[in-house]
Amino acid sequence: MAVTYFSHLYAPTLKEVPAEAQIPSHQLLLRAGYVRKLASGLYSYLPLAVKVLSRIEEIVREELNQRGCQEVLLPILGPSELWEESGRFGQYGPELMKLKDRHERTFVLGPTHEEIMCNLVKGEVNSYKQLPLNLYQISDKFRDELRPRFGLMRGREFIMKDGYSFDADVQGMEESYQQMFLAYRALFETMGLKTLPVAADSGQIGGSTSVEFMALAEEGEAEVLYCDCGFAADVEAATAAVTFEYTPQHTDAYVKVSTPSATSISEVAKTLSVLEKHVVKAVALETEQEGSVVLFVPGDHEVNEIKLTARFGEWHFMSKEELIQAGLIEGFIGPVELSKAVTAYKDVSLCQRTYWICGANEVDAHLLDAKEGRDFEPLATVDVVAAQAGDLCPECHKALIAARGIEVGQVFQLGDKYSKPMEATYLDEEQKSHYFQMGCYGIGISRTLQALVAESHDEAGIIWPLPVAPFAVHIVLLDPKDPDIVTYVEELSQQISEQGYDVLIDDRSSRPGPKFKDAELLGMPVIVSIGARSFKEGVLDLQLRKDLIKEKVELNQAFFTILEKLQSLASSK
RNA sequence: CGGGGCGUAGCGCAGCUUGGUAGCGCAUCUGCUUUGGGAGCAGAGGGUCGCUGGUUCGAAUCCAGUCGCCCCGACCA
Repeated sequence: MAVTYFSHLYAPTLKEVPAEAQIPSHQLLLRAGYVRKLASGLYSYLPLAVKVLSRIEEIVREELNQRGCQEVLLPILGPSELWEESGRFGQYGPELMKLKDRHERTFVLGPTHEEIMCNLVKGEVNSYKQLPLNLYQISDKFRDELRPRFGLMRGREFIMKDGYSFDADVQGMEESYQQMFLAYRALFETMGLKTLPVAADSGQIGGSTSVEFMALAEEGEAEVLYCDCGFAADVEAATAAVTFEYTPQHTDAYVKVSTPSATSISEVAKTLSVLEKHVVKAVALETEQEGSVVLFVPGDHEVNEIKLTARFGEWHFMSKEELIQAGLIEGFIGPVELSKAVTAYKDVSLCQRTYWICGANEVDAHLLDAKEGRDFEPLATVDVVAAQAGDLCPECHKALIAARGIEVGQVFQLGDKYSKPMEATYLDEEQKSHYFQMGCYGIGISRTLQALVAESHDEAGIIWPLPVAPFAVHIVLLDPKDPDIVTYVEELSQQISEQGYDVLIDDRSSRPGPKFKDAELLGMPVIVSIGARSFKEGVLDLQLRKDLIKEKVELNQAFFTILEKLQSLASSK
């Protein structure tokens, strides 16, 4: 381990917040001299950031290697034919960074490497005896994002660890997947990053089962719902259960009531003196797969557009003209005597409800307590509702809690989604040919860097967890021209570094104020300050970055005390 | 791509409405003082006001176009 002098470190700190950054983690990385922007979504990593990145990477490598994964390094540039084979050239579309070589051949800057990895393995791995195989790499990825954002959070070029497992059968794939799930949980914990694994939508990468690892942070882009019982899901994927108890007032027959010009749920609820959630809302869509569709959802919920696309393909909300054409009356759509031109569904969250307050399919009228099965045919169910905090957990029926998160990793079961189109096969014992069952596993390394800051900072600056800190100890040397103090500090630093910790000595000639501020901004876990005054008294000041409480320590005890602090930081997570 | 905002010294900003010698704070450089929480005084350097065109005697300022950056939305590690 090494001792570094601040005067030789390229870490330009900023007193003021740069206008380009909005969220705390981004502002701090800029201010503390970790990163600089080149262009939208493109960032340079300065020495401090490189140190953190390599610590993150080492933790990832260690965990994966220990579980039998092998590191490779694939070209970033790949011939476009590979993506055409997999079908993603068109699918990924404008997000793929494309370029031409001098022969006018089209190349792709890899957004992920399923194709290249498949190509690498196919033909070389021919036998079940060579399976399972799990390969990963850490390299730059490129995505021409619609809107790059928040510094490293969503860049157009970013560092990702991407891993791929190849198995003979589904069971093998599930085992590999499980291993990676456990590895991810362990490695984020080792870094000191709190993550929540949540059920996820599998998105562009495709495949069936998928879990995202969310670093919980206020500034996170993703919304997560979780429950004490262990259930957790990305809002995009979350299913809400029954949302409330409803006691009908009219059990013999429904009652038609006048609701003049009450076309919105809030107006209906007000007119009828019921709660919004008691009203059943109708959503009318034109869909690619099933034509005109009416969906019934609880009045206080919206439909989840991602779920709609997954279920119905392309779709849009019906226009006024389309509503009329379909025989629907805007604002008063209900299940009783519903137009035959549409297919009706109820959301899963309405399954437990037999009596509905709903539109009457005539102008200015609603129905109280229309009964499913009596007043209208039982409806098929779909899962289209956008789950909210307070909805009931689908597993234990307690109220779900909302949180925001940063997606730092995701694991997928791909099955043969890539091996099939790319014809990557092996032979089994009976000489029969099968497609590889694949899994894929990503970690946004550069995003993780920022997520760590998002999770761990205060007004003064970053607070690095020890395992990823660029330096374990930051020594604020207040009188760098005093030879006795310098000698002492050098010896102390040497001793600490021999114990396996990196030390940063602020030997710059500036006044104390800026040095203290910078130490707080940069965020090393242990801060030591020493100057002529304290040296004369035979003490130095020792503080932990996380609480900044200063403690005087005898010079001859300093080494042991610092070591103790470091060890306690290492063991307490 | 739709909606909103912004481009003036390395950084943060004012000036623009109502056209007339380009400014402030921080940073930088020099000197003296100061030296345990973003120092004081004195002095200095640094700008084709994003770019192109137009209007005008005259444009940072008005008009048009264009490029870049940021925020909200659609997509994702």
